[in-house]
Amino acid sequence: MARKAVGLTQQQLGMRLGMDPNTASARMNQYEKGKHTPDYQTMKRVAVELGVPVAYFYCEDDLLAEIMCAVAKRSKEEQQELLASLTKA
Amino acid sequence: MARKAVGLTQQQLGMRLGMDPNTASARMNQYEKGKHTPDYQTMKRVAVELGVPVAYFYCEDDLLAEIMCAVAKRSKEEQQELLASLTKA
DNA sequence: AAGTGTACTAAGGATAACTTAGTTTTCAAG
DNA sequence: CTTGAAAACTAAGTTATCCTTAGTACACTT
Repeated sequence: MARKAVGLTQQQLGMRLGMDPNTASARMNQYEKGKHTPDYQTMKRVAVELGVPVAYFYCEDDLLAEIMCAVAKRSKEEQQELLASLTKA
Repeated sequence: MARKAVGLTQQQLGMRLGMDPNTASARMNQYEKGKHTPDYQTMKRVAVELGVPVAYFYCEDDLLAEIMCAVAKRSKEEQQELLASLTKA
């Protein structure tokens, strides 16, 4: 979903991460289909490329993932306020 | 730091994750020292054992990590409301 | 100084990822 | 509908990484 939102093919995304064009397609597909797991450095580059916090990919449920994306877009000040309101009540 | 806060040795934590007692010490040490990286299933069990969402370990900055912990403790209904308020304005 | 518990490490066997070489699916144009 | 090309996807072998073994090093108490 995050990849398509940016309008990239699996191969294109892989190439932007620095993968060999010959292997980018297979590798990215294996990741998306859950056949294999990328290492953390690769995951971080994916996050940067797609404009989401890397933790997005490790969220258990979609709701928490969406919230995190929304929170990450806010300023540090707004995040501080949010944290305060969450820990208070 | 998180492990010691709970008062567990490397071996004890590993055993609580379901590791063989004979290998728990070496494996956990390799993870903590950064020699090797645990797979995602193991990481999830660590999260459960330490009482944080697994994405917590993948947060780039501490503020986002804290917010996520606080959000994860709220009900699904409250999370829905939060997401709505974040995506609205 | 010795004993005990904890932390840590090298090396080889076990396991999972990466590369290769494709096939299958999707979808727009004719 | 059929074709063609782009995109998605996959099996199998090679390569890279982790897990296990076996043990050493460190910290702390007696």
